[in-house]
Amino acid sequence: MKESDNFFERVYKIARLIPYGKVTNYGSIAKYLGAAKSARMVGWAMNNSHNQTQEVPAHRVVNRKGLLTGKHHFDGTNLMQQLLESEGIIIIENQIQELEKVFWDPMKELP
DNA sequence: ACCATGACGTTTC
DNA sequence: CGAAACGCCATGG
Repeated sequence: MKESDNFFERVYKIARLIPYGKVTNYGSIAKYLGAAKSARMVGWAMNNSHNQTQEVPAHRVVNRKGLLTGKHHFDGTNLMQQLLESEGIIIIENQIQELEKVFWDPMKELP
């Protein structure tokens, strides 16, 4: 749509780079993109991710607390949780357990 | 052009 | 230690 999509594209790119069974938070992605204070925009990008032809594993992106805040934006109610649990991630009350264990930091893992 | 909202995060009381 | 307020950036009305 616009050149600004480049920013969103980065987010989608990172989101797709998230390994199986791992999750990350918006802040880390935003920081990796150089917009550490734009964590909200990352969420916005995810919202727009539906516009992308390629599917984005937005279910692997949660907030810093490991809370599935965006699950409400998914198709169903527990779809996001279902997907994550399917990858071996334990979630209780929309809260990811062993977050440190499944957490994936792009700045740390990616060059 | 201004006000309000949002899949967040950090700082302050 | 817990809750509340503020800050940031972009999009919508």
